[in-house]
Amino acid sequence: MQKGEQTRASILHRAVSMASVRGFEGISIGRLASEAGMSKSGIFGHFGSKEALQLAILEFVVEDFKLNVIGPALREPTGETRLRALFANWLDWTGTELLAGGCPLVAASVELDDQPGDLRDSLVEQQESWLDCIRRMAQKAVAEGVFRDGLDTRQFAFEFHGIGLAFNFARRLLQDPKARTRADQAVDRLIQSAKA
Amino acid sequence: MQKGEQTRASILHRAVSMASVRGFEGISIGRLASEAGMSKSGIFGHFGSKEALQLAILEFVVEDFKLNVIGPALREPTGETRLRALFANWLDWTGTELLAGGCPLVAASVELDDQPGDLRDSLVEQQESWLDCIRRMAQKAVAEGVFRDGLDTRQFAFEFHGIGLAFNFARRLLQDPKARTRADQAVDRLIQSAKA
DNA sequence: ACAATATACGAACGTTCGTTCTATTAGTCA
DNA sequence: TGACTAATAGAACGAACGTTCGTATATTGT
Repeated sequence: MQKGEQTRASILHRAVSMASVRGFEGISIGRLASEAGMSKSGIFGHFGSKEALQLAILEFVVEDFKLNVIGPALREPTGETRLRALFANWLDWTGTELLAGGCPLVAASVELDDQPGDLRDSLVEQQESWLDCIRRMAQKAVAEGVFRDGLDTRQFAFEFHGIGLAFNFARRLLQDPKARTRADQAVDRLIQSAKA
Repeated sequence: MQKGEQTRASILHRAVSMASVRGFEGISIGRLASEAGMSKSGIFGHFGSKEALQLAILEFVVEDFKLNVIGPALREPTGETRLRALFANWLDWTGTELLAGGCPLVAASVELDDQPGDLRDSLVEQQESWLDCIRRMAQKAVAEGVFRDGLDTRQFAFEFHGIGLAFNFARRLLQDPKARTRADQAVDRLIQSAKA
């Protein structure tokens, strides 16, 4: 059977956009149904519960993130170049038309921080692996002698991620046209100080 | 009349905690009523609408922020000391028992970035003035010769704020015990690079 | 083409939501 | 103390929520 998976995917696509704008708690099966021109039960049947739908959304987003952010970066030369590509891909990705309301992972990070459950657990796991991905790339730069010996790469990842959060904030809430420039400048400074 | 304002304040206190945990959209008059041991209409009467309640919550939080974060910092000597106090106060404040679910302003920043209305407008205004507060303190340090001449103080504020966001993320989502150390270290680096 | 099954609908469920009324109680001021 | 008003309760509203169920319609594999 494939018709089902097809509509399931198109529902998910819509759901991701909705979650991006209204948050994970803000998606509703009823609204999703009317947007998709389907009945509530039609939507519901594809997932079995709202929580399962939310998990599917998260999984979908993470997959898209790996595909469009991490994957392309891994095809760049290691070290500084790869890290800069990772950062640029991340910021570009949050501007994708799929993510009409900005990075859902950033939004979920503050939305779910006090909501225990599978959804939160899954997000934590993903975000930890994201920080670890940054850390490993920085570690590689250390191994290659591009970054200084003894660099605290976890600290690097912490700050790297923080710049992305600041970008998201400036771009989406303040609608600051200089948000991207600011973020790039901050990363420049971070990388610079990782060298000396 | 003062009995009214008294209960209104105690309702708001509870509402702030609720918003801190569940977000601004997550507060409900019904739940607030049962927590406070009052009727829904009893709560409702104090505000007139849910949006007015949300605005009152935001106002309450901002007032508390000014009182406990900005105020004490202004009593410190200008320049680097004041900036460090501002940062420490900010991070400490987010650990207050009132703010059980972390900084509501950070949460609101990502929750409201796509929800046009008075609430968003009010938040944007507050956050812009927050960034401006940081900027002015940095500017003062420049004027005093502590920070280098020609420092981009808006950039400084962008990164300063970003470190706070990263702290919130590491602390609340990842429950990283080193979150505070990481944040302090990042600020050290920021201030250091503002000097040379 | 036929049987099997996946897919979707429509109606109804019990809750909860914000909001609006009408009373009744409690507090304040003369 | 008495008159007035503010404060709260309680019931009801229409709408939206997630979920369940029985039924009809497509789609599939043979």
